[in-house]
Amino acid sequence: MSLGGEQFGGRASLTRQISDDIRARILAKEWAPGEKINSEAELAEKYKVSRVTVRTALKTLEYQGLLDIRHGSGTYVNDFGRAIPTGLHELRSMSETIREMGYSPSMEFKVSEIRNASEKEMEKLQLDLPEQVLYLERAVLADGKPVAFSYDTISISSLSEAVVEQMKSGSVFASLDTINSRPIRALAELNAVISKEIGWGPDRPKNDLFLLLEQVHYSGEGDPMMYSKTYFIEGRFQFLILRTR
Amino acid sequence: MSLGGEQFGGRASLTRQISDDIRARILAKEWAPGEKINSEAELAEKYKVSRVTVRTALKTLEYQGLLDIRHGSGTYVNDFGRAIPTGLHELRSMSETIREMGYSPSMEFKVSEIRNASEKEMEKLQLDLPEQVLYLERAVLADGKPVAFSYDTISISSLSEAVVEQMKSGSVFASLDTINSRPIRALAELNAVISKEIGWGPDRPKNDLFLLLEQVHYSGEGDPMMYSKTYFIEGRFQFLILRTR
DNA sequence: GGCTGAAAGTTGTAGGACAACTATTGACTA
DNA sequence: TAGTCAATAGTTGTCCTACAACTTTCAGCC
Repeated sequence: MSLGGEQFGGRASLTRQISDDIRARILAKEWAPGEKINSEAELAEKYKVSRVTVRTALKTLEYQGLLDIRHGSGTYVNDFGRAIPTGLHELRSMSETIREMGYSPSMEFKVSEIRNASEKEMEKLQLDLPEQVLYLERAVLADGKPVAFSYDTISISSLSEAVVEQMKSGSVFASLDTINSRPIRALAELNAVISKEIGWGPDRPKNDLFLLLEQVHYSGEGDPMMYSKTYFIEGRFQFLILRTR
Repeated sequence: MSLGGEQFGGRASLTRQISDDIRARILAKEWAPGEKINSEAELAEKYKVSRVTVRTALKTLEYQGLLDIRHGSGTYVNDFGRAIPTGLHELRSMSETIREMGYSPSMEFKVSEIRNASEKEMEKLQLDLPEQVLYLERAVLADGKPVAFSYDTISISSLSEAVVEQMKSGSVFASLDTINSRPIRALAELNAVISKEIGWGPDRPKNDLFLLLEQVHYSGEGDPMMYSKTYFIEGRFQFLILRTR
C-alpha cells in the first residue's frame, strides 16, 4: 500500500497521510454512502500503522463530516446527496474544492499587478511600511461558468521574483507549493453582501447578491501571507455544512 | 477533579466530557490567548484518564479552532481577538452560542402554533402524510437586541404534549434535553438572502439583507426532527471561522 | 558573544490488552 | 409460528507502557 504523502520536503504526519488517502477514497466512491468501511484493525494492518494512527485519521474525517463512527458497530460513510460538505473549516484552494465537487476548475484573470499596499491591506498583512504587494482580481470558474469573484492581495517581500511571476497567471497555492510555503491557517469571516461594484462580465448576477468570504492566510510561522475577499455568487455555489455534536 | 458530564440519562463519552470541560476552561480565559496549556501527561493525571483520551479531546478542540497542537513543543490556546469562532461545524443551540460569545441570549416569540405541515415541510421532515407540526417564528436576541429571525418547524408526532407545550414558549433544545433526545446532527446550507418578507419590529434591517442558515436536524436514529431557517441580520452576528490544514 | 551539543520536555506512533457497546445467531418459550 | 432471551462474535472506546520525533533550554566551549 503506497501512500505518496509528503508532496515536497516537508513531511506530513502519518496520520495526515492516511486521513488524506481515506478522504480521497471516500470521494472516489470506493464505498457507497451509508456503507460500513473497513474496521480500524483492518485499516491499521493494510496501511501498516498502529490502530492509534488510524483512529486519529478517522476522527479527523468524522469532524469533516465525511464519516460517522459508531461505538460497537463500525464506521460508516455519511450520506450527503450529490454535494460534498464544503469544508469551511479545512483550508483548501478554491480549485481543489471545486474539483472535489466534481467540476472542472479554472481561473480568469482580470487584474494582475504589483503596486503599493493600501492602508487596509497594510493592516491586514501587518505591514509597517507601504511595501509592494501583488494584487489580483480573478473570476473563479467551475465547468467554465463563474461561481465567484476573488480579490487577493499577496505579500511578496519574502518571495522570489520567479514565484511572483508564476502567481500572476497561475494558481497562487500551487506556486507557493513549489517553495513549500503554503499557508497553514486562515481566519475567515462570512458576510452577506449586496453590491454593484463586485464582479464583471455577462454572468455577473443581476441581483448584486454575494456571499463574501473575507480571510487572512497565515504561514506556519504565524505571519500573514495573503488577504483575500472571495465573493461567491449566491445560488451558484452550495455551501453545505454537516454539523455534529 | 469533578466533571459533571452526563447531564441526564445519556452518558457522554469520557473524551467528550473532557473536551467540553477544557473548552469551557478556555472560554473562561483560564489561559491567555497564545499561552501554552498543561501537557497531555499532566492533564491525563489531573482528569484521571489515559493520555489517549486527553489527546482525542484536545484534537477535537484543535479542529474547532480553539487550540494549536505543536509537535515537540506543546499545546497553545489560539488567539482570535475578542470573537469566538462561531463553530458552524458544532451543533449548538443559538442560545449557547450567544452565551459563549459573552452576550445574554433571549427569545421573543411572534408565532407559536400547531398546524398541518406544508408540502415543503413534509419533504424536509420526510413525512408521508401532512401530520401536525409545531411552527415557531422567533426573534433571537443578544443583550436584548435582535441578531436573527428564526422560522422553525418541529415534528411532534413522537413527542409528549407536555414537551410540546414547553417548546411553545421556551428553548426547543432545552425541552428536548428533558427527554434526552436532542438532535445530534444537522445538514445545513448557507445562503445570502435579500427579502422584505423576513423579520419584524423596529430593529429589522432596512437593507433587507440576511445570511440564511437553512438546516434539518436529525435524531440519533437518523430521523428528521426539525427544519429551521435562521436569518442572521447581516452585520449583527460575526461568523468567524478558523480554517486549518 | 556566539556556536555546539547534550539534556529535558512535549507530542506522535506502536503494540497489546481489556471494557463497553452493537448486531447476529440460535435456543427456548408461549 | 412468533416472540423473547441469552450467548457470541465483531467493533469502537479506553488504558498502559514504551519509544520515536521534534522543540526548547542551557551549560560548556571556542
